[in-house]
Amino acid sequence: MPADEFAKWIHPPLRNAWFLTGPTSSGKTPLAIALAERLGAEIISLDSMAIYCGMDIGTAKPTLEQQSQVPHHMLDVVQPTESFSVSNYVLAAHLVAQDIRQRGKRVLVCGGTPLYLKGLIRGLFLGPAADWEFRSAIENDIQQHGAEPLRERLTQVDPLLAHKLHPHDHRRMIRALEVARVTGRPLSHWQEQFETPAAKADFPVAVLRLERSWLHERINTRVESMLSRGLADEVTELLKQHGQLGRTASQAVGYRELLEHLQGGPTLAETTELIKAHTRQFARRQEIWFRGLSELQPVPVTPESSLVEVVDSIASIFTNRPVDVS
RNA sequence: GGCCAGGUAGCUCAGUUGGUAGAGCAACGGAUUGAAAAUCCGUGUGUCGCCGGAUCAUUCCCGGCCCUGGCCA
Repeated sequence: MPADEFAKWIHPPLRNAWFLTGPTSSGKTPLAIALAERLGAEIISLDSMAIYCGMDIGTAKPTLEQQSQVPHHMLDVVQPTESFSVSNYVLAAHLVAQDIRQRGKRVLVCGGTPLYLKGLIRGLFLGPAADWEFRSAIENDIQQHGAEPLRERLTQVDPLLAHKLHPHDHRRMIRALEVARVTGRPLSHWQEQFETPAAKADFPVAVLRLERSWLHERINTRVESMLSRGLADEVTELLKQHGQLGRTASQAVGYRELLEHLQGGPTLAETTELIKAHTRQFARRQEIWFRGLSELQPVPVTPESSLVEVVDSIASIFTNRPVDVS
């Protein structure tokens, strides 16, 4: 396959930027602000849910006051009824980064959506957009005939993925069919691109590492505080405004459970515990991603660490190899 | 104080007519490239309240004790 053919489908990584990530509730936001002020950067949010307008409390979106300290981008970019995806994110983030640099500032990407992070540091396959008609047609077919025909179809167009994916992983099997149909090549072919780690020097990524039990405590108290600051009212207000939330926004932790509660589901107390548990599970999955991305550089944080101390160690990761402002 | 019910995994509980135990949730490990805070897969982590007795063998039977809840005083 000629190089220009690749260029059509593969979006390159985001160079000349700093990255700060970590599990939910690890304290990224204040650190990013301190770092941005110190290093002359603007912040690009790396968060699949903070992109939605009106979802503020439950996404722990930086407050207006915090946003006035340092310019933030990729917050409030779409309505919660609209759909959004990794590729929307990656394309938009590159444009924003370019704009920031043109104003003579540096770029600090901060947030906790690992798939988006990987898309930025290793590049992204710009495949065909989701075809929901196609997807639901296949889902109907599964309802009627089981998943075996799907598996057989996939084996024909992408034997590698058919072998690799679990037979119950319908979502990914369907996507693989979708891609093969449009690009004429198996999805596994495109994905090979992203297996090799990025160079640490070119992609300085700091990942906050907190002891699990401490992280759980922080999650539990943060969820309590979100509720007491009016998360339930926020959800009610969203419903009032939009009728119902879109496919992606409605599955955000905190929102999903409260939507069920408001529709006569579990009690508020039960809902609170569910939100805590789901947040802890999310944090665990984030950490599993981080372990798998070997270019990330861990920054240990303990209850005794001071903000300055942590900022220093992250800054040294960032400036070890000074980033060119071009 | 008396009577009744119960004490089994982190939690809620099931179970073994005696052969050292299993569900849900939680927890943990993994996968992941256009839904990703989603989705998919995997793992049982245990003095079966304590002490003694009977038994080849007890979480299960017997006795005592402790604890919890309810009722009666």
